[in-house]
Amino acid sequence: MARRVSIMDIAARAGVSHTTVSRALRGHTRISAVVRYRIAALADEMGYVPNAIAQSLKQQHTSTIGVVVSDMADPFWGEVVKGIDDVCAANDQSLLLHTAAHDAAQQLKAIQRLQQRRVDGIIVVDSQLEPRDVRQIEQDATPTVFINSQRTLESTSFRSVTIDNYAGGELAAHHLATLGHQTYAYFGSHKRPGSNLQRVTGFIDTLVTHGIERSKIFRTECDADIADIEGGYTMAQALHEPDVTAVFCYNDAIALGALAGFRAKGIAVPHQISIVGFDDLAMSRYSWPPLTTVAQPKALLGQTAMHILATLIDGHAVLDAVLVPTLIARDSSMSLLKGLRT
Amino acid sequence: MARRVSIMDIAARAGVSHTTVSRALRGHTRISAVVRYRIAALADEMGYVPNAIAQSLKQQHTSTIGVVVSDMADPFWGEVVKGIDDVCAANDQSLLLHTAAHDAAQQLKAIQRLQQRRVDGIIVVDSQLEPRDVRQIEQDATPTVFINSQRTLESTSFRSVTIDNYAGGELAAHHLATLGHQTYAYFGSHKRPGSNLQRVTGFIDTLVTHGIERSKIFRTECDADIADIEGGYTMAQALHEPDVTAVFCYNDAIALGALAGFRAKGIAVPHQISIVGFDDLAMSRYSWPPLTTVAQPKALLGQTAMHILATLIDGHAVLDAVLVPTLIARDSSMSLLKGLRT
DNA sequence: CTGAAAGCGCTTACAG
DNA sequence: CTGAAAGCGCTTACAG
Repeated sequence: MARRVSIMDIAARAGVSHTTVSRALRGHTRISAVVRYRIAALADEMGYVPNAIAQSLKQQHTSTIGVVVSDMADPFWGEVVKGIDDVCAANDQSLLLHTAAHDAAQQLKAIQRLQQRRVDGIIVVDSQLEPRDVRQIEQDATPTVFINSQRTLESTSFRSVTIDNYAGGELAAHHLATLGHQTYAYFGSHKRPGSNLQRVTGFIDTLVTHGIERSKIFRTECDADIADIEGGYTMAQALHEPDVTAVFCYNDAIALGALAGFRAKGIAVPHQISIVGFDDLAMSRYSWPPLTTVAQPKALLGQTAMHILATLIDGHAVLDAVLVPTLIARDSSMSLLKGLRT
Repeated sequence: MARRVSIMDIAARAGVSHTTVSRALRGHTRISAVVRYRIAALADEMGYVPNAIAQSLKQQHTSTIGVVVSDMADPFWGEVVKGIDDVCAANDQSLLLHTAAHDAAQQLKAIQRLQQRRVDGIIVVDSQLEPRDVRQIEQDATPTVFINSQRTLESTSFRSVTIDNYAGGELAAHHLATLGHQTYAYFGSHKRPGSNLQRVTGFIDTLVTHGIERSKIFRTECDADIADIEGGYTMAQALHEPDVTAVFCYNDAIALGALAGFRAKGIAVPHQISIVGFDDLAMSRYSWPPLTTVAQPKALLGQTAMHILATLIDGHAVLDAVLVPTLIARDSSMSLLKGLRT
């Protein structure tokens, strides 16, 4: 932040007070057209770049939204952040991004950082925060909303937007059970305990409803410290239940890895095993075979969070939002009943 | 930015001046241990959150790095930004992210925004800025570095870090020519004219060196307004040269799309057509078949940019950096000479 | 239509 | 070891 031209410099050159310069530049109504024009020209000529820091300090808002995200390179969160960014751009807001792995301590620190920077609002994604942590960050009054939090919020001032994970599990189970499968596996993730549990619970409950016995459902979760896609590969390799003909994966990354893992074992998808993912990544329709998946409205998740955040910032009450997933049947799942593809 | 507790409030409660509070909180050396402790306790109890905006205004730096990126959800740029973020985190810096499609006007606007916000430095990725634009943003002295710019920079104060695209094209050509292919296609991108041209030029030049005639090299670029993966799919579908047995794609996204496109046409990769991508996305080793590709050191690209930026911020001279790509042979390419896989 | 003054919340010489 | 004062670059009542 080197010495730059300020409103004072312009004022000196123009022979007016800096007050007048400020007003001219902001398009204040009652100011003579001539001086407004002169000042604009001068500002341009002198290469004036308004200092948003000073403006923020005075105006008590920064026009920036803070977001804490688990992984910058995650394609799922990339789409969500894109949804957030779209509305930021439309509102002339900036995005202050902080990374925090799947870990409450890091997330807490990132949030505090954002609070210090006086962002107008915060969106935290994939939160692992405990009620105690939430109470702590709640002391500072900056409005915040959680997307797909791994814990229930127990907060009066904060809001959340969540995909209905349980319903997603139901969708997957219903799809597969209808196809006639009898023995199942679930490939889960230890990184997100909350949504993992909801998805697998919805899945199992629904399977049971369809008359499948619990002993016919094999469940595994991959280590928290490896990438999802690799985890999927590994879990596919490690699956030793010969009767399993259908697997539901926590997300598409795991499913894509599983596709590769099964192929490496010489197991044909979908002919020997059907696979269903979750998320509907851009990639997933181009995999081989194209992936059947439970789609999340990713951009909408981000936009909805921004919408809720905006009303929180305006000081109004809002409700939490729950978005509904939808099943997209592609070629990685097929019927065993008639030996036909779906 | 509601009314919060300030250093003044703490001072009042502690019965000292706000000067003392400031010093105590920042760990100033010459301050009695008792008052330091008392003030720390008070700050904690009162829920004091330091105002980074005020600090920035006074200290003339913001400890934030601005980055302008073409697409938040792009897996390649995600990895690069991750590299940037890693070093930001290590330096206690924040990341201010602005999106700007592949378009000079938007990028210019984003950069100006960042300058107003007084970030300590700017990294712009995939820049399309013309020399005239660069001259304009150069008036403001905030240090900036470009990663994989689409145009040569012609700037004295700004720096760039770039992958050697021409060398990447050479690598691909050499790999494929050595495998014995005689007729080629290139699937390019209109979105990045600079790197596209360099890659295809390196590719063709090297093929010629290997004795391939130019008339045996078919070149296409997909529309600028569709996603890469879809573009790859489309170009594969549209390829009507029956003799082509090897295609080099501008990037992995296009290659992955091409994989799907060829499969849809009933063309087997690699047995009928070999494919080579560029980037080495996390995905690419899990595709079917796993993708042969020219790898870019993505995190290193980001880290190097940060390193150069830091020395620019310190006011020292630095040179541009050119990073070198490397060929990763996987299963999407094979030899036609002996009918064997590579 | 314009200016002088106060103030946003800090930090940091300058004195003591 | 501590305080009074100035100042970072703006905006905005309050007067005129």
